[in-house]
Amino acid sequence: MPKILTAVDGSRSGMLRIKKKRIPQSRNASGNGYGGVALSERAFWRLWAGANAAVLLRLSVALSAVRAEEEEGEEGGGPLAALPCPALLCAALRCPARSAQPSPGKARPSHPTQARPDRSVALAGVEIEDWERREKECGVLLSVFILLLLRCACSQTPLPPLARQPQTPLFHALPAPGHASSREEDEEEEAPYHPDPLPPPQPEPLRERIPPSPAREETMSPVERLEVPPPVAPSHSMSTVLALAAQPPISPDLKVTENGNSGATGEADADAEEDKKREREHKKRSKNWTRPETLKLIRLRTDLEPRFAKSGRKTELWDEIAEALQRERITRDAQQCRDKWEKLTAGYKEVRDGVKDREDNPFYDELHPLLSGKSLKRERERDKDTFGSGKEGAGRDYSKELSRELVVDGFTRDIDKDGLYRGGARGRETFKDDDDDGDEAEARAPSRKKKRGPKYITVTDLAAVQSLLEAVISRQQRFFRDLLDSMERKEQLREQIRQEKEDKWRAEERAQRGIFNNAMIVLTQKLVGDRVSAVVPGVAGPLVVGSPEGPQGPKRRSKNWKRAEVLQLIKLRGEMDSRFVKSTRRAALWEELAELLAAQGIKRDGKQCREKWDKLMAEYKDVADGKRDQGESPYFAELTAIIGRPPEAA
DNA sequence: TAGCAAGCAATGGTTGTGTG
DNA sequence: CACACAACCATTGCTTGCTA
Repeated sequence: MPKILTAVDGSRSGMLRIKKKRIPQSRNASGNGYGGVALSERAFWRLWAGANAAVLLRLSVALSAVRAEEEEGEEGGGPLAALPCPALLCAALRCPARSAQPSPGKARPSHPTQARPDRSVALAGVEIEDWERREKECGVLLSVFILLLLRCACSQTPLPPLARQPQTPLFHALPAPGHASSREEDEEEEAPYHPDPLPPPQPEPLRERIPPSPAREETMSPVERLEVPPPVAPSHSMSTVLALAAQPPISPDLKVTENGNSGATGEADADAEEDKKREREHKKRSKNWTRPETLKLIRLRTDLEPRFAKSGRKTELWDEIAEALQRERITRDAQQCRDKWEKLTAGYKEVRDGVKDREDNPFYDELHPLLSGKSLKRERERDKDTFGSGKEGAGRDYSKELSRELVVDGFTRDIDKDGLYRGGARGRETFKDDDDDGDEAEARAPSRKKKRGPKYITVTDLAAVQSLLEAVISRQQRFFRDLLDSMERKEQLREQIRQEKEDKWRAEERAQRGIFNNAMIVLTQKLVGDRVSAVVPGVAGPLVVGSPEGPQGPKRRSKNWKRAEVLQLIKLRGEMDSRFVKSTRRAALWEELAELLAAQGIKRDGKQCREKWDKLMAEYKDVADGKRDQGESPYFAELTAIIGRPPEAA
């Protein structure tokens, strides 16, 4: 077998280790930017914190519209019927102009099944750093309640394109979870943005109700649970709205075609083929981990930490993590997950040990809770301490519990004047309002004189609900403004410290360089002066000093390789090939080769030799693959002579 | 001045070694 | 034996600077 073919077969140390080219991937696409983010729990909290008055405004408009509609007597049926119709609410959220002057019968779809059932909401162009921390600090039931409303509303009608409201590009539609092209928080697979006006509602069959997959259930966040409520017959009552939210999510394993039919046959085949393709491609180097992928890995690894802490084999655990990622359409095997985790921990340690700045590690905050040695349990307990006892412990688990309680038991709500959840009775389709006068100043009172049992009122006064919402939202906005301000201050402080360090370092470097240059000048003057004076007494020789940058100055790029140099490199590399094949530590061999070149007056270091060789091999491979003409590789003949005969009919 | 090549940084993969 | 860790290697995309 010719050497080249052996090498092509994948010998690690072969001369020509020809691999298939991986699909180029921009580094920017690997996690640095956030194009659009599906409304995950985190994104929701961000929305909430974003001081987005637009949301409140539109919610208010929606409520007003409902009230106006009710006053017109077109929607009779008692107080429950006066709750915001999901469709109308959505319309209001979507298009203020239309909803501000509701046209009865137009703002609401004629039939709910005519609306596309599942569209998740996405936030466009928002930075969501630090949100995992902040989300833990927000365990406000009312927020979940409003989310519930929004999600229900959004499940009934398609969400608007951005172009309709360019001034507030808050929402845009994404394919629902479970859709083939949907992957939460994965900017690479973000649904394309369509600036077209809203399409007319198309008749669409109801989605099949599928019981949730237990495995999926475990990994879903509360918001995900709420994300795809299946459509049911229209109802404006809160009980129905909550029942909607209580529906189990569509299993991600079920492929739903665009027209709503189960695509178990066609898409499953396509998926199987896709999996096979992925399997084949997995032979190649995987794509870089994107930020969402990495975050999921961290989350899964953190969740399994108690089991990792136990002694015993970890392979199964990594398999579990890989499987969990697979369920989220992230194709990484256990080994890749482990490797990535090792890299992450290494990066974390670098920051911890001061080798790198915290800013250099984009996952430091995510890794810190686990790797700092604090168990998640402790942190949760701390969170509970921070926010109070019981269910007021903020964070994901709290939200999960909360939403589960909500969706399982019907609407349960008891919100105190701080907008905090205080528990409440279950199974009642009522709101509770502690003060009928709705005095906001009093509502802001930080404490209550006594704890009262839950009281309930029926929802007849939407204005009260509206004012309550406004109060809570403004409170949260203040909270988050303060939080962001304090974070900004910290950031400025860090930057200041960093700048001071850098200035100090530069000053030291300048001083050292000056000392070195002075020493060099003195030495050179002495040497040259002595020699010149010995040869031509009285004539001062040229003062030869180093470059102004000194030996530690910026390294100048070396000259391009001359043909003779390249030929010599090829020759020597060919002579050493057997040693390169045997060795796995080739740096020393490259250095040795560099020394041999140096002996012939070719000044290149080992790394330069290796890089040049890599280039030559790449060229050679292109010629071998037929991508380049043989004439484009000026060293093809020489390489062929050294490393083997060229592949026939390559 | 355009094109090309060197250099760099980042990432994933592989291998060797130490440890429990 | 499995795992953790470190070092090395391969590859890619991008920037910079040289060369024709």
